[in-house]
Amino acid sequence: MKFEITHRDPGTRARAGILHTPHGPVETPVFMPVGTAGTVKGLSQEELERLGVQILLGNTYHLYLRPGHELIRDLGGLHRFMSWPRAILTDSGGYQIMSLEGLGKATEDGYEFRSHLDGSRHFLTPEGAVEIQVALGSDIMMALDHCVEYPSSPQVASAATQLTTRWARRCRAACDGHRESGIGSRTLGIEPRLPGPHSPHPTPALFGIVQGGIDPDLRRQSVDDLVGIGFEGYGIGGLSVGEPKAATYEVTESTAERLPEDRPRYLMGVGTPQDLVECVARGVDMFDCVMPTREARHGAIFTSQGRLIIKNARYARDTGPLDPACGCGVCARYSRAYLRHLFSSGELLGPMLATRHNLHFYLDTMREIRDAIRSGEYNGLRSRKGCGPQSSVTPDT
RNA sequence: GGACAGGUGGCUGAGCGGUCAAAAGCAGCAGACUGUAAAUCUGCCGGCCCAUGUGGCCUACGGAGGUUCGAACCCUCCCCUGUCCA
Repeated sequence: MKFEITHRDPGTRARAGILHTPHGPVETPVFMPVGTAGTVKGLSQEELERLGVQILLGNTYHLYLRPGHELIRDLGGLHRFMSWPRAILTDSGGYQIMSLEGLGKATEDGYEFRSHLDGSRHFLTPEGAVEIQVALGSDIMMALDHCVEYPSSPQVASAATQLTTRWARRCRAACDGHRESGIGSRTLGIEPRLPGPHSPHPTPALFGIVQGGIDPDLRRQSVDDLVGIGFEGYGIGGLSVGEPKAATYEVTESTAERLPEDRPRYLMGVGTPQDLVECVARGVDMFDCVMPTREARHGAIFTSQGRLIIKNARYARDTGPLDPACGCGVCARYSRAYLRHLFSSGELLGPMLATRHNLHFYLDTMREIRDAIRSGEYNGLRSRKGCGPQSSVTPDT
């Protein structure tokens, strides 16, 4: 997988480029909508395409449990299964070790857990995580990691980080093993078998994930270990899990700085629109976050003037669009009053329209970010976006 | 006209002598959400006041009286609603 850096902002560490995946190019910096279970909740694939989404995120843990990676493999891979022609990055399930705490635990050999669906017992090894992602037909696979909670004691953070490194090594080996045996033909069973270096189905990339909590030394060690193993790109994990914002930015900056210049850097699970702007300035190329989609379902709307909660009584008679400065189809057609009504009534269309708008807002922000880098004026964009837009400020009618 | 049943906070609906400004749900109001166990979760929800609290005062369980130290809960009359019989 080739990563081409086309522009560097002179005033910051921001860079713009193109990530060439088996399912098309991805312009970076990029925001990847989260489609955990093979769907971005509330949006159809045609809407995602129309919004200009170039790469989606899927989840190993969820798709393994339901409908099962083997079923997806047998039906031609996740792209075909969900009818998504563009790129897919799959998360490894490492995050679930933390977020489903109580349902499972990490051991040296992998993640031992009970399904949140039916309580059945499962065991996810690093090799298993790769195998599942290969079966899914992922374009970018993530190594199984152990996300460090915040706060964590130095001992716990260190142990989780070192385990992440050992697992990363095993993922690398498993991935290389698959690669040698002709991954493309195995993944897309319906396609002709043409193994070898010039397979029409280029092998997926594997990203390692940096951990280390907010300890600079641990982070540094994690980066060095992973870079030593060698990955096509690097995830920066374990951030925005409750630590102070300043720590998020500091760790992002120092981690990104130490990662190889020519490989994509993916800040996992982050963040607010402001986080995107600030972390691109620190050298991040890729993001994903549930925020635009989850907040949309809960009635929070991102706008150029701040975040607004559309359910509030003040919008009951507001005939204006969600965001006067937005060019999305929702803003072109529907009023705040109507959206508020949809949410008040529990109508399905409310979350759907809100999701479309929020995702448009995020993707538009990324477009502005890329443009600013290309024109070498990133700090200008930064001060325009400045601090505050995502605070609790509510725009007036 | 008679016989039952019943009238509780915006709605539904518990409570049937004190610990009741009154369960619970809904509605309403506000908030949270960062690699999605999330169309979820949290707080407030009679009024006024000191705004510190297992705080004070007022108004409240159809209406008016009464019994009682004390009543949404017991008694009397009245009003209203539902079902059934004439």
